Amino acid sequence: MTLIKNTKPTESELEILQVLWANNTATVRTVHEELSKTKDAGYTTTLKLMQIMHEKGLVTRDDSSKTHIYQPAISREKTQKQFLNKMIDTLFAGSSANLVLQALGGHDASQAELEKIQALINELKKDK
Amino acid sequence: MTLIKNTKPTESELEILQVLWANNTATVRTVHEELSKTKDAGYTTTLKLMQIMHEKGLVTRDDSSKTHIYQPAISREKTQKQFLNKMIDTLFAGSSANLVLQALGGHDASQAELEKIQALINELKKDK
DNA sequence: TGGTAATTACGAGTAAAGTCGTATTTTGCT
DNA sequence: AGCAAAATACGACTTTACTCGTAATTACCA
Repeated sequence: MTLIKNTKPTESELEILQVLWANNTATVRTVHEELSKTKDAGYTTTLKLMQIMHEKGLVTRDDSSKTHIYQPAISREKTQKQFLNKMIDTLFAGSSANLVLQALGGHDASQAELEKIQALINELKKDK
Repeated sequence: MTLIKNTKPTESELEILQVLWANNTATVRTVHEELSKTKDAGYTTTLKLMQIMHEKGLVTRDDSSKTHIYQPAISREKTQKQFLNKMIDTLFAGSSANLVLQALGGHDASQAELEKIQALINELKKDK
């Protein structure tokens, strides 16, 4: 009901949003079933969380029928940026490049993905 | 006293660790003074936080003199990786490349930093 | 149409994080 | 020695994030 701006999702809320982003729209049951694969929590816990998210304005819902249908109210990209910025700030002393180096160093990026990153870097270098 | 492993620092603890990492070693006063620049909290709050961090094993301290001297007990790099992995998992659907693209999109990497990233990418591409 | 299965609403309890006041201890200075 | 300033110890309180049991509601179908 009440829509409050600039709300930062919690850990659990992010997990729920992840399912919502992947499916565009989902019921509590769907979300809970999905989360149950990797986590174990009661159905009413998921329900309550999603109700709170609705109050916070993190999701919208269609409650015209008994089984409510939820939708994310914030975009994945915007949320990613929000957390990324906070992280760069509190953990990488403000340097995004530092974060990138660390992220690429530890992990598995496919050839195609590396190409995409390289292309972006070339773009950025041009703009300087 | 008690050292517990695998403790994930909280938001406030990260802010304190940031100061500790930058200075290698610091007193409560130093940390508090530094945090006061951007945040406003009482001295005893910072003190308490650092005491709790000591209990958790996040920092070590030399209390041979009245004014205790604190040191980080976990490395910046290891902590960065820890948070990065969690973030890639819950916010970037497992794709580190996706995170990198988003981070670079934010526009604030210097020419030199871009070069470093590019060099790393070339290394990674060779290994494939 | 009546019962049952699924769903939502609601309230309460737990645990962790953060905040701070006050008491105690220590140190340095005159 | 003794006082004042600075530091630590400690405990209590607040807020937020979960977590879940139970009650109320709804829909379907035999």
